[in-house]
Amino acid sequence: MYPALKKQFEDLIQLTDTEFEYISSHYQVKRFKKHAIILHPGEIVNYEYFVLKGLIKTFMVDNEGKEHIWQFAMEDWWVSDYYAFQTRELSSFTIQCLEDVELLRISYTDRDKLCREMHSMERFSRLKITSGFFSQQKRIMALLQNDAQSRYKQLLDQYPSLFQRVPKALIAAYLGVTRETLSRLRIE
Amino acid sequence: MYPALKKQFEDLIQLTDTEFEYISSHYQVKRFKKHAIILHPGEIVNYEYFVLKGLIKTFMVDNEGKEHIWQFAMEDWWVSDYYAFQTRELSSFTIQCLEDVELLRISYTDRDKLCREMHSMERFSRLKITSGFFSQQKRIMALLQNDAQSRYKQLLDQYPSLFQRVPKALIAAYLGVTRETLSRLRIE
DNA sequence: CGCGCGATTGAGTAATTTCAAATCTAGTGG
DNA sequence: CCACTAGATTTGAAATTACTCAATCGCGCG
Repeated sequence: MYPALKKQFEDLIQLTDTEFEYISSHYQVKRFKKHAIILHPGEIVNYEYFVLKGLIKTFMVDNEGKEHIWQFAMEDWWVSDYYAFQTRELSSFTIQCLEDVELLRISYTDRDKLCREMHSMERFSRLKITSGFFSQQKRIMALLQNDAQSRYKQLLDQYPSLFQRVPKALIAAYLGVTRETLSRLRIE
Repeated sequence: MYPALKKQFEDLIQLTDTEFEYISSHYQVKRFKKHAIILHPGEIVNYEYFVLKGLIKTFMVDNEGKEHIWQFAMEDWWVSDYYAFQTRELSSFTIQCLEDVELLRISYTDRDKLCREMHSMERFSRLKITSGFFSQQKRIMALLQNDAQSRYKQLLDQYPSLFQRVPKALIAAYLGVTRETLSRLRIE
């Protein structure tokens, strides 16, 4: 069951079939339509999500009304407002579907329980968040040292499929430039 | 021994005295003079460091020769080039002392061993890297949605002591602006 | 065919950078 | 104690870059 989920675990830790069965029994499938909002700002974040199919954006709207993309997530990506999820505070992000989406979700309680019960789940969580840490490190260094042009190229060749699936305005909101600036980049 | 280190662990997990003794036996004290370089780019990163005393910067020099600060670390902070440390690749950062420094360090091998042996060490590592993840998240959102002025204020009131201890040019290199721009911010 | 959304283009404005010079400050040696 | 120097900070002015706001273009879908 859930081979994509199984692969996630197997790539980082070793699990017996029984152990995986036990873990995966805490996940449930959810489906959402394009445009549906999975998480609203100001809510308690009860779930962490794993994308089986489709595409999602996590974003925040600043006090001038501008949208800033925190993360895109497609197949095999994990999504949540992790800060709010972990601290039990209210979410500051919106999570919304850019396509029809099929997800697995696990509740905070179950996840916490699994981490306490199983060293290997704790380890899996550590390694996953560590790789998230690294992507963010990379993104920060890119924001500090590269101009919009090379951040665009970098994103483009790391995730070429994103550009078939996501409007350019959202790419701009991810890179931290306006859509107009992004549009002018390619020519110059 | 090492009460500051003990507090790090006790804040996140529960340990018996014996367990803490065992963990702490893997750390050793190192001292460096102001200006000393603890890690050079291109080296294997063998250690994770915990700052007992002093102040450190972790930075990268881009291909135009500009310095970008990844992290400052003072008392009770953890430092390493975590990506290189974890993946065993060569470091891309320089770690250098801004003051005389006293550190605890643990080797990659020992740390890995402790995480495998002790669920609680694995958990500690997960929680620590998670909070690092959150700081980075905050920093990215600040880079995306705030101008230099408010990033400066934000840093200033989160770490006021930094401004007594660090030259402004380095603060600028952390915030992603030139020293001249930073200098002009306060007046306007 | 025409509506509507996304993408592009243009022109003026604002913010940041660059390069150069001036000012300030802390530490050193006389 | 003072003068001096190196490093840090500030200031000025021009150039660059990105932004805003408005208008136009292009294309898929009903």
